[in-house]
Amino acid sequence: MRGRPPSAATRDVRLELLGVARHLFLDRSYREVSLRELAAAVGVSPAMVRYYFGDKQGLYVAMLRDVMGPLVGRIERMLAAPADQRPDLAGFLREYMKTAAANPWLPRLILRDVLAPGGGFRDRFVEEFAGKLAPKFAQLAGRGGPGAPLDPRFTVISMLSLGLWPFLAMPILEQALDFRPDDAGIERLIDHTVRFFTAATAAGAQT
Amino acid sequence: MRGRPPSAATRDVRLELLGVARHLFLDRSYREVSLRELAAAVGVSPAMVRYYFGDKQGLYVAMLRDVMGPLVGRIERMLAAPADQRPDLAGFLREYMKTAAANPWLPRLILRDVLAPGGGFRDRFVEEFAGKLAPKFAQLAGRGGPGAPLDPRFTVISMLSLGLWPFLAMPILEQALDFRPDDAGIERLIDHTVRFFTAATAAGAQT
DNA sequence: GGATAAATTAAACGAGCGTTTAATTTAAGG
DNA sequence: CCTTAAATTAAACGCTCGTTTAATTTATCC
Repeated sequence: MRGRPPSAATRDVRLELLGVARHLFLDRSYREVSLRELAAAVGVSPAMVRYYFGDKQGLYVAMLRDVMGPLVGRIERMLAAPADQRPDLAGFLREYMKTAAANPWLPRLILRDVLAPGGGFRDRFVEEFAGKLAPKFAQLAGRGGPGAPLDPRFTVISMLSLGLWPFLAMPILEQALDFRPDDAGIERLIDHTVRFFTAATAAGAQT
Repeated sequence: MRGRPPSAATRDVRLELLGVARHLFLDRSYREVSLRELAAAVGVSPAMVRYYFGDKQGLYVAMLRDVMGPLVGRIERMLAAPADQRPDLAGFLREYMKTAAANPWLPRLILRDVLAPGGGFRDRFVEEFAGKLAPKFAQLAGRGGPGAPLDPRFTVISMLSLGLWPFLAMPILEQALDFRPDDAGIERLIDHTVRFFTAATAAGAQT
């Protein structure tokens, strides 16, 4: 039972682990699916996770990387554009929401497992993904320094960069609604989201 | 160190446990705060939880009871009203949102700890609170049986009864926005929520 | 074909958890 | 007073988890 497998069995264990983990984590959660259970579902030993990913968190981050990496890259490029060519709030929302629509599993995982309180898990996520965007968003949302923000609602965007976007996308992507919008649907949602948050911010100004 | 305390020390350990638990659970989570830690924070032994609440879940449900109990009661009364006097979607939303605004900690706890996937915890919550409402809401949202529903969006309400309402209330109650709406603010939010969900449902109709 | 590297596993480690048991101290009641 | 009930704890139980170690088998390369 032990030892390198014969080359007859051509299977990519690393890939199988990623795939099964995604499904398990999706309908339970990162914390509630044990390494042992995942390994058993794939049919390998728990030690394979250490071999391929270092540890459990490493597996998780590797799972997000395929989608999150390119998304962060696109947002970075949008942020780097000169001010007069930089998209407005709706432009950034569009990027997030299209990613969410194309990969509905992603925001749900992030919301549940990464941004849940008390993780310490958050650190690794911020380090690799959100952390690259947060300073630039904060600068855009800042107190009107040089190259001042055009849209005060960029504070919303600043929250997006810290991981709020699953909070926006989640409710409409929930199983109960079985939501798979097309491009027109996304546009309508962006519009309503902007209005929703504008109303919330206005209504919440209490002091 | 062991034994019944002298009557000089008049403290309500049961109440202290509930209070400290609420704060700990709020900025971490039910699963991540251990009974041992909670007990240490109050300054008693972990066994006190068993003594007063049976088990950890018992403590949690007891914590929700003060607010959830009356809320469920009010909704039940609204549902029991004759059809022509029964509130519409906005009327039910108002009840939920006012409760959420008055007790912002509640929806966050429910969302994180009770409705999180894979709980088994859900059962105890549904049994005591949501379960009383779900059948009646489902009937109202149903396929137009006798006493047919006036508003097709009652399907949204039906989801509320199953615990979706924290999903509505959470984003606007999140720390980041520091939201404490007054009555007028609540009315505006209800309006926008209805429109938001109408848009989502319309956009999501794909088949 | 012998040495080295890759892929895999069984088994144990150590810590933390919720819970249970039994002992213990004080208060209350007759 | 003496008995019984209430409130509390120390200590142990049994379980699960993520991780680590060391052994093992096969492939690859000179």
